[in-house]
Amino acid sequence: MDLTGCPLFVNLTKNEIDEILSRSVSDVLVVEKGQHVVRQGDTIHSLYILADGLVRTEMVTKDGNVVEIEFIEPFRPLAPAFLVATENRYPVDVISMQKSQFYIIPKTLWLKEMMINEQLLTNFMKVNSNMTVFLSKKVQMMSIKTLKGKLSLYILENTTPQEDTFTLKRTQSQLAEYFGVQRPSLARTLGDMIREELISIYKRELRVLDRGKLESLI
Amino acid sequence: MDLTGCPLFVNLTKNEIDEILSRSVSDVLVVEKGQHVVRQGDTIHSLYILADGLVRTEMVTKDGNVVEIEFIEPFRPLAPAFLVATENRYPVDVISMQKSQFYIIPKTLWLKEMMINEQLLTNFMKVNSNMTVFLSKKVQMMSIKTLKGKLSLYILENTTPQEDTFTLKRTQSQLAEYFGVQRPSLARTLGDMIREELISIYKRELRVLDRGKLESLI
DNA sequence: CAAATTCTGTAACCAAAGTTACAACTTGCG
DNA sequence: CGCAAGTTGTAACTTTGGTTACAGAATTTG
Repeated sequence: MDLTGCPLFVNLTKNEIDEILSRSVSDVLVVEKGQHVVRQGDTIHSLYILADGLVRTEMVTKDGNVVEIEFIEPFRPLAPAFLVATENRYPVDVISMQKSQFYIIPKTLWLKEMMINEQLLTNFMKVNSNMTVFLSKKVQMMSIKTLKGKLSLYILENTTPQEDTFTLKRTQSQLAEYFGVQRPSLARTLGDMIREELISIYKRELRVLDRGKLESLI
Repeated sequence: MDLTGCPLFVNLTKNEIDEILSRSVSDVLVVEKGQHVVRQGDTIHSLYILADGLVRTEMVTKDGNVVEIEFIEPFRPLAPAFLVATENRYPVDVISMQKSQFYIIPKTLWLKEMMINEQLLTNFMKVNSNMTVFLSKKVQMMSIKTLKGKLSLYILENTTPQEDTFTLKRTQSQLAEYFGVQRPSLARTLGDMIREELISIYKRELRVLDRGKLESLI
């Protein structure tokens, strides 16, 4: 398995990576489609690296509302921050979308590896920092009050003034979950935006018609 | 100035800290009450450590909505994660609540210090990881749909079954900003909760009357 | 202590999103 | 091809929170 694409192993040679893995991987975990990998509230004692498959992270509130956080593809680590943090309970549910495979590295072994490899350490820090940036953006998205505003932000981030169209990669139900709203609410708002000639949609292909007005909604 | 209380310098002696500071602090920044320390979108080239005063971080969306993120007291660093991240634009506004003083450490100098001091490095990682945990919790709070639910979470986190009362440390206006709602909405919901005998409030002293029902609202 | 300022409670009305339900349209598959 | 399952558009009605305004309580300050 070639993990040179994993952000934790940037700037390491394949040899170095293999050595680290052979020393530290204690287990390979296989999770079937639809099963939980980790549950919200679980305590983290190991680093999980997704080697194959696809997983989704989501947050469930007690009244059954679901907020989808993000998709994770190979070869990404699962929330490495919680390995080091003072309170190391996992904040989200991780659900396997396809049969997925994880390399499990015990916390203590991983810390040892980092202490003898400076590059590994800086990579780890960078991954964590990028997670902070990601979460900050998530907070920013969530702090926009109206659904129209959230949608505008999402659309603007997926297009440029030069490239004014993009393909919706998720169904409306999935998108609605991502924004934390009901599916009909999303459909209604999209309909409104089409009627107001801010965007047009043809078969999953979304085109921006009035970029300026979208920006003013955020 | 004694920075032994700063989370970045945990487990270091006062001597070590002073040496690090004398080598790396390039500037001392003084910000008057009400002034901006950093603006949302600024690029970060230095580590800021709050040495004296009090600052508030908030996120402003273009339509003028404000979401308050947190208060920062001495001796805490300002968003160290963004020093290392790939995209190092600052995610929030930082506003001085009192005359405040910062130690400024240039990124390159700080990285050098971390490379020669393992403890400093693990401290830095821990601070960053804790920020991730904090933000995850923030996302969790924000993903609760109703204000009553958010308030319940907030109240439960500030009390225990043993200690069922706590003092509100902020005014209603500040609390409303923290939750990202209007002040009258907060007052209305608090009123509702008092009428439903979930809580009681007497002079900033909030008492939990029905912990079970509060939990069921989250 | 008294005036000024800030904070709190409340009400009436408005706007956005949730809820439920149903029909039409796609897509995949035997 | 034709059915089953999943996806989308829409409508009617409810709930929650936003908006604005005002009065009384609490705090601060000269």
